[in-house]
Amino acid sequence: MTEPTGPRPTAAEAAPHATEPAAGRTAPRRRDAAASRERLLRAAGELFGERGYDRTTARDIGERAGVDPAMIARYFGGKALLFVAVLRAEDRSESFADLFDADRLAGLVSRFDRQGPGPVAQVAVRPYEDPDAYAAAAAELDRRVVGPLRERFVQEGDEQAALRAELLTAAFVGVVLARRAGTLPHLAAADRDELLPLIRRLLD
Amino acid sequence: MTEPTGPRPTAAEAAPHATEPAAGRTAPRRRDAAASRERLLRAAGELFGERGYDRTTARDIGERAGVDPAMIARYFGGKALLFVAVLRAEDRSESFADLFDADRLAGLVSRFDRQGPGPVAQVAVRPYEDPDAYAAAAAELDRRVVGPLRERFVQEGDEQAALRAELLTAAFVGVVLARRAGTLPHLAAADRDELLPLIRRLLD
DNA sequence: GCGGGTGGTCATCGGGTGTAGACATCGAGC
DNA sequence: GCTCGATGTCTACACCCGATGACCACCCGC
Repeated sequence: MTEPTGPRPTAAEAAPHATEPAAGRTAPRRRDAAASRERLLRAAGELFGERGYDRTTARDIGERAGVDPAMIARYFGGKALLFVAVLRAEDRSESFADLFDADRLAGLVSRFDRQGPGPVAQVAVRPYEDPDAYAAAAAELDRRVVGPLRERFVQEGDEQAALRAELLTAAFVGVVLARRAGTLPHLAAADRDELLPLIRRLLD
Repeated sequence: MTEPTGPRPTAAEAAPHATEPAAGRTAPRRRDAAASRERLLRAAGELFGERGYDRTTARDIGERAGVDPAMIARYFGGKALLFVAVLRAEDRSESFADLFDADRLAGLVSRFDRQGPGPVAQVAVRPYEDPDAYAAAAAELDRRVVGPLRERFVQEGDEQAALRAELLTAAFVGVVLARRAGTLPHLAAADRDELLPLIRRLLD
């Protein structure tokens, strides 16, 4: 569909995706590599979050982005490097997740309910097949979740700070993943307000 | 079920793994369907436990069992049904896992350290692609772990018995899976004696 | 003996994956 | 006008998966 309408694209064609490089730059170009990159990045972020790395195919990403999957290799060097790029892109927008801060915990659970736990959480529980993707996700997990927790324990003078931080992270990830997996029906269906106090009690 | 049932007095266990071509044919290889079934079952149990259902291939199972993977379809009706058969076979040997009983908890963690968490634990955190395998594992998880816990909470008069049971199961599964995944290094390397008190405290 | 059923091997199918590479098309600069 | 690099499209490859069925090897009962 979306007729090419001949060699002369006089009509603006109502750019179906409104890529919006904009920002005062040139007018939206019909062929815009930056926009394609961006859309691949966003679609990949969504799908990796929903299904994890392994179960997301390049074709799925391309379909959701409305971009040919071959572009993944062209722009990012392959699916694994696209994954790394997704993590780096989230890097800036994601805040640290202190599991002991009630508000942040609530926000985190809320975000997981909306967008899925994301590939970073999943990696705690199962390594990815691709070594690059695995290493990137593991580093990100440490930076975002385990690290802040460990630091808190260290400041408390806990000798087992690292172990305890990882233990709590693992438990939390288990809960969040299970909630989304749906295998445990009550956990999956529970209201967030009902669940949050239980989680807080678990982590204390 | 796996009885030899035949007049042949051969001992199934005598069958060596002598599938190596270099090893020669010194031992006349017996043709024993029951033994082949058994070895497929065992190899599948190990591999499903180590890697989960999805990441275990029929060819892997066949290779470890020293049996042609085509036998999986012949004897069990396919990989998914082999998985169900594995669960049923474990069914008899597995005891319930009351996470509040310190001894049983220790035994459970010990078994996971030895054999891997097994496909039943993994299903809590991620559905399997095959619906039959998924349903079987989910049922088994409820029967073995969630059920006993829920019952305990019900007897305590807890209104959220089902939810709490599933929450603790999810947290425990997260810890066990993470320990084996290795992404969280201290958790993976921790001594069992060091870890168990922390887990107990977490679940209380 | 020997026939036939049982057990095992193997090539192959149909489908899915990531991605490489040829080709088509656009758009900017000369 | 034109060229030519940038961008997008599409086919195809090489590899994996689970499963199938034809074919062969063995061994028991006759």
